[in-house]
Amino acid sequence: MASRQVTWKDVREKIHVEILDGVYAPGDKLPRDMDIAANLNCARTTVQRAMRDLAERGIVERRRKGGTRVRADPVTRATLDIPDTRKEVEAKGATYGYQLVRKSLALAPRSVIAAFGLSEPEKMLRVEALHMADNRPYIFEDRWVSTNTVPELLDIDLATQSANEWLIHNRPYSRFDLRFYAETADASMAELLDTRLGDALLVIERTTWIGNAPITTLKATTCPGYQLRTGV
Amino acid sequence: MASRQVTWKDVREKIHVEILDGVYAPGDKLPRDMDIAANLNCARTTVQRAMRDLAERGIVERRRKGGTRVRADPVTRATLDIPDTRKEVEAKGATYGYQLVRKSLALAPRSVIAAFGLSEPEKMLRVEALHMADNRPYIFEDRWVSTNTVPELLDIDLATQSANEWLIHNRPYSRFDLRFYAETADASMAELLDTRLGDALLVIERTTWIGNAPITTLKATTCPGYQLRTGV
DNA sequence: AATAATATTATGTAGTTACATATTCTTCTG
DNA sequence: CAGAAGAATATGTAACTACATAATATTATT
Repeated sequence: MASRQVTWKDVREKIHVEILDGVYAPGDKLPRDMDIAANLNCARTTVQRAMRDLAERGIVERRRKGGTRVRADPVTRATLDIPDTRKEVEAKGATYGYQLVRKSLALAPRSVIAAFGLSEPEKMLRVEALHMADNRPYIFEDRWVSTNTVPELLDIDLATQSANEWLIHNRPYSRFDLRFYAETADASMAELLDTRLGDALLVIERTTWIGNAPITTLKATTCPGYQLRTGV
Repeated sequence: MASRQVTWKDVREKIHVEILDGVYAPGDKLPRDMDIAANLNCARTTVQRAMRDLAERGIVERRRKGGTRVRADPVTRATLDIPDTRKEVEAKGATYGYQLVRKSLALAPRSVIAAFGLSEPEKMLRVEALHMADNRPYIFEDRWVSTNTVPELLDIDLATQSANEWLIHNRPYSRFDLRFYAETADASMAELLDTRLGDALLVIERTTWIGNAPITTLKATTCPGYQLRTGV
């Protein structure tokens, strides 16, 4: 006797295996939570918890009254953690270095205005800086900061502290947006990253807002060989 | 009167704002769920739900008995959906095309064995294929499939159906692993993707398992200009 | 004072009940 | 038969209770 209680992970596993085994094919409707609960001899809340997890993973879709069904178009849903660059470098056991390349105040180009979803062009702070690992260039960032949202940053000495670190600690964002693509190193990037002209570089673009107010948008050009990974 | 009940999203929002406002700084300990619940006049389960969400987003960390604290090293945690290539192309309003380039049976190279975490080299099925959008090359995939785990694939006509689609419908995976990086187009890739030698291309590598059994590992080289995006 | 055993405690989870909400399904109406 | 109004229903959420679990803190032991 004394078989342990059915946990929501047990339920999730059971349903997942049934989906993997083809008991329920993509698009198929699953039984109601209540029926599954009765079947597995547990509470509906337990099934609900399991189902929510499967839904969050993109394995099933749930709709009120409509019931639960296996996603017709299975997606690979991955969680990606992009750490602070300093932390990332230090986690590799390297020494982190930071260098301000340029700082200017100018009318933001249309691409920046578009990334923020603004309609009117406006003056913003542009910060170009280099992150280094063991004195070798690691990531070059070209950043635009909304001076309307973050006027204080104008008074910060960005030669000492990276704009990113200041922002993280003083103006955390509530919403963001990410884009990844590959780009060829032009002459100036090759020089900055100490690499060869024409090298393929992974670029990470990130835009952040606090509420609806734009904070910053940045284009991080990584050094050759840089890889982005996801566990799980 | 009749102020609606406090929902877990209300609680999450409130705590999140307090963190954003610096009421709780990175590393700081938050009150116990029970105290927050008493404070906001709701049940502990409601606070628990809110806290779990914040923890899943990488904003706070929770430990039994240790309590809840704001993550010391804030990360940008993003969810990335990588759709089936056919679906992706069709979602753009283009016509999907598929073309088998080569199929062979060979001893998998060390990189593949390593990706799977295997110790012994083994013979696997290699499938090279091209995905097209409106008759233009879109993604080239170089795939290795474990014939131990998926012997049936040997009998499938891969000129008609892509290995990916067959696998998705017949051998769903339970675990996977993703890597992104940039690569320069060499002569053969330039020809396959109908682009120029030296172009920077975004590469997506994916390895999948069912339980601990390796299914497939693939290197998807995307056409120039390809972008990977995440909402929220 | 170091180590092991024990108590304490904050979060995690399951059950139950009750009601909210978003759809879908049905029925009524023109 | 089309469209609107209303009923039915599966999932979503909240409260409350009870207990499980994993750390941490305390006490006992050598």
